[in-house]
Amino acid sequence: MAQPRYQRRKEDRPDEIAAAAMEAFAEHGYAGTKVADVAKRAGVSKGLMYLYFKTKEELFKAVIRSVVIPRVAALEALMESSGLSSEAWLCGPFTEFAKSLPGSHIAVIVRLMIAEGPKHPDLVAFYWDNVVSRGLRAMSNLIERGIESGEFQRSRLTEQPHLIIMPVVFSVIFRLIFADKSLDTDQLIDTQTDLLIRGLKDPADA
Amino acid sequence: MAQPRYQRRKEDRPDEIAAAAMEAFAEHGYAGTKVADVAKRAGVSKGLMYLYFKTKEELFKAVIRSVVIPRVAALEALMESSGLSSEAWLCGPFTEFAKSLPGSHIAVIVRLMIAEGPKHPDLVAFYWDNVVSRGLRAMSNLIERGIESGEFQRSRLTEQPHLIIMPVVFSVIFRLIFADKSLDTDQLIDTQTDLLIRGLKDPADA
Amino acid sequence: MAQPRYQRRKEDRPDEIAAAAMEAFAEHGYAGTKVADVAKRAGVSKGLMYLYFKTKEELFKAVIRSVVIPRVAALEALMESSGLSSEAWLCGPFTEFAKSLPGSHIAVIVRLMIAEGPKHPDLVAFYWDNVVSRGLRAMSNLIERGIESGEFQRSRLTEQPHLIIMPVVFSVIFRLIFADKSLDTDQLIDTQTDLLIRGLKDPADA
Amino acid sequence: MAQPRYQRRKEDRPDEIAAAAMEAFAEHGYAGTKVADVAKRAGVSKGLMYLYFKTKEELFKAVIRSVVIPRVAALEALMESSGLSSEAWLCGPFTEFAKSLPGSHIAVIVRLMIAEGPKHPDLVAFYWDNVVSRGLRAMSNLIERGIESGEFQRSRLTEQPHLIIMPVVFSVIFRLIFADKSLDTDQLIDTQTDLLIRGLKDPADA
DNA sequence: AATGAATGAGTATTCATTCAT
DNA sequence: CATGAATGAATACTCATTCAT
Repeated sequence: MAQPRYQRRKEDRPDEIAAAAMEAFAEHGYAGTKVADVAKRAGVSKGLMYLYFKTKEELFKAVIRSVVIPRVAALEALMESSGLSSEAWLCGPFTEFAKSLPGSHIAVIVRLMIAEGPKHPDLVAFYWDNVVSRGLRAMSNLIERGIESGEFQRSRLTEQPHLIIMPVVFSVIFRLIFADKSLDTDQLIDTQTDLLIRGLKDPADA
Repeated sequence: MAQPRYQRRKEDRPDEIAAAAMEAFAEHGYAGTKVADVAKRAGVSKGLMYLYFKTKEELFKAVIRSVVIPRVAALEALMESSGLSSEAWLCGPFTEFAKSLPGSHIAVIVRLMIAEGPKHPDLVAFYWDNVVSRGLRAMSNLIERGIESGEFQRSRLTEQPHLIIMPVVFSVIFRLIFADKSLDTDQLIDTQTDLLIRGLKDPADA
Repeated sequence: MAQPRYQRRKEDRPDEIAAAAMEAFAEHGYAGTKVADVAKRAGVSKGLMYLYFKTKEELFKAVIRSVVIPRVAALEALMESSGLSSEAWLCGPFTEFAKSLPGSHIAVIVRLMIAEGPKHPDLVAFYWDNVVSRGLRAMSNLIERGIESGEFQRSRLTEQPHLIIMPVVFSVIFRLIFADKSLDTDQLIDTQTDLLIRGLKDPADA
Repeated sequence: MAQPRYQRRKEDRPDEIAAAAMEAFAEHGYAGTKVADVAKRAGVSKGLMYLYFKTKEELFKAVIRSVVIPRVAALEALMESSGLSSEAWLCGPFTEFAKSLPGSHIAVIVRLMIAEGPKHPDLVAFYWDNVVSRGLRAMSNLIERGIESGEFQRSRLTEQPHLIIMPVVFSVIFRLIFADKSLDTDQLIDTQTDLLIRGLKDPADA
């Protein structure tokens, strides 16, 4: 008789739920998100949700991880695409990657991290270990390579990989809060990269 | 000896309550803060709170304003302290001011702005009008003065006052999330300022 | 210097407060009335109110009494205005009095009695003793006089003074609930009185 | 033996809750009734109540409607039982119906209507449309039929169907307030009906 | 006497979580 | 496995009453 409509397989459920939860958390924050709403978005009963995620908090953490991990992988993959000089890599692949972030889901993650971080230290630790620390190390390595190849000069700048990431973070935040106040984030990233490269090449403190 | 459990101090109450609320919101965010907890911190009954602040939301807004306004006034006052060249002002008074922010209450405000902004658009508007927009304009004016006096050259940089503020915002956020992971925010601000001044003086793109 | 504005004397205070309370109770019922509101209407501080009326409930009772007592006195006085036959009295002074009630404060009292009676049995007792019971007795006496004078015949009707009061109560209630749905209460009272008088004169059941 | 403290009975709950609410509202009025109390009476958790009734007010309205509607249906059904002359119908089925009201739940409804009407205009409108207006129309129709059949004469009385309903309303109110002071409501209804019929048959104004 | 700031018990409502079906 | 009815702890807000001034 009634053909069962496309029967989703169990294996997909957790991801579907996590995706729905991502949306919900993005819109309403952690406290503002209702478990029932997530379930409805995912087209699943509350009871079933609790089969996969034992608490709302666990769901939250799972969501964060599921968004973050692929991004990290992407960056990692990007690092391999070498053959380029440090400068070329910074101006090319890296800049492109950086520019893609402010509009992506990662922005939401940043918001959640800021808003809920204090209450979820393990999440912060996870984020640090898998994203920030790794990203900063990547930048450091890049600079180091540049020094070794003679492109860059060792200097104060050399110790501060944060300067490369800064405009991305700033753009993400700015857009998050002032969605309507236009800011040309791409240009910001370009300009900062230029300034940095100039400084790296020629420290210039007499 | 026993403190009278009943004291009339109409004048002081609102500020005391706001201060207690600031702490509480800082620790737990908006939704996570219990009105009862604020009252207890302020050493006051819940009822009294509602005498001065009609709702939790109003209390929240009042708190934000009370922290933000003095800071803005401080910056404004600083701008007057002229006689200095643009460069000198950037390296001196401004840098000092900037360095004071990551450790101040303003950091908490930023967190709240990010976390709760979407639900309090009027607060975001207030913040934009009174803080961000004004701050950006101040930076623009400063640069313009530098150009007029011949210190700086007009260039792409000249249009992006955000670059000056960026390290402050970054530092605030960074500390907010990764309080334990040390970041020398002072140095970051110094370096960025140096990079910028160099760029402003000599645009350097052939 | 500043002449003290018309200084109200202490003696008037309780009445002024009661009057203000009457208004408030009429508008919002017992539970819906805020003590603070009554105080404001009376132009008096809450503290002072509590000097005269120890609780909200006591205030309520005082109000009821203060409205009811004068009405009762009025009816009583009316009864004296004799010289008239029973029929003449019913059609004249009584009808007039009855017609005045649906628009008077007594209507509000009825509402309060119905709404709050169950929670204030002593008030109900007071109302019964001073208003209803007395009113019914007055009607009974009137009929009895009519019988003695030969105007009326003893019958079933003779035992039911309620029939005389009925249209008044009905009108009060009707107006209370359906203020907008017009009902000619005067005519209702007239017609009922006519029917009754006819019945009293000529019982007419074979 | 121990009743499971957790039982799924989706079908029955709303009615059970409404019944419990009816009792509670009857005893304490709207404001005086605690949602928690209703839940306890219904043997249900507060949360479940809110699953079926979104607010206390909605519960209130639902209760009113649930009591009123069946009564109206009963009256309507009664009107069909024709074959009887108008007089016979008034003295028979109608009188019987009327006598049943003062002891029924409808009495409580009247109380609530009077007490809470001002704050729930839509409820008053509902009550007017479904009960009062319809009831009055039924009485008018009945009289009209009597005129057409020659039983009754057109007169002032003919325009005032309220006179038929009056003793019912009066009885309800009287019992509501003075539960203990005996009033033979049946007799009151009988007498008034007799008076009316006499008047309808023979207007008698010379 | 007079004020109104201060108290705190009381109440409607929400929502993460459980569990009978 | 799946469901969603059922639970109850948690929380913002109100208001009669008190009492320092």
